[in-house]
Amino acid sequence: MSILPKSFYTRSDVVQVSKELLGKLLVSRINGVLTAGTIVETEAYRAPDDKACHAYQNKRTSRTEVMFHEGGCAYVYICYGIHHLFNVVSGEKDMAHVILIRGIEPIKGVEHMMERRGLNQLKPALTAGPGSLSKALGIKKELSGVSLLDKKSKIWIEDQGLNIDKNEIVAGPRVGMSTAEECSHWPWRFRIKGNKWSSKPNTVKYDF
DNA sequence: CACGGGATCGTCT
DNA sequence: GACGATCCCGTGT
Repeated sequence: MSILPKSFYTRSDVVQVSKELLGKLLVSRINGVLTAGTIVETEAYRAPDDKACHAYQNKRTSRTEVMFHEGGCAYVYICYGIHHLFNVVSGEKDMAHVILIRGIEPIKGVEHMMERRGLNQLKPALTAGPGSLSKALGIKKELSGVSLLDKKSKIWIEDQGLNIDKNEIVAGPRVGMSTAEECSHWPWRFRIKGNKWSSKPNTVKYDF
């Protein structure tokens, strides 16, 4: 169990980093409570050319500034006023490349996750979807910008020696793109094939 | 199973 | 002042 080094994150190809995050262990220690899960679904976002990225055209605001940090920290923002969505910042400084974590397979502290989610039964809904898994791990917007490179941090990612083969990865279009632009069809959503903790593939929608 | 609406608020115009 | 990288629950089939 070794923590992922900065060099894992600072590579220029965010799509490649997204694929390699599959099978890694996402760990949180919030107020002494340790919870962790294997990453089974990711989505890449890449400024400046990706219209779906908050930092499209390298737009810097107080919210997006974290995305321009050097790879290896968290980007957390609130969606629909309720959900805290956890992203991994990648790329060199000033490259706004991020990876949204969309699904994990619960590994440690399952009881704590269930309590945070208000579930009394273990089921895929516990950690399926970016809002749900963030809640299960206790990740909130206040953690935006924190380092992932140190186990003294509240969040980090470990290599657990699990190698996901290329043909075990399913690529598809990203979700939630309301504006039907070309980039909404970029196959930048990655899942581990057949993993029950990963959501179902979404249908490609064409805008005619 | 598919669809639809409500919750709820930070962020940007 | 509008809206969103979501989720949950209700309704209908």
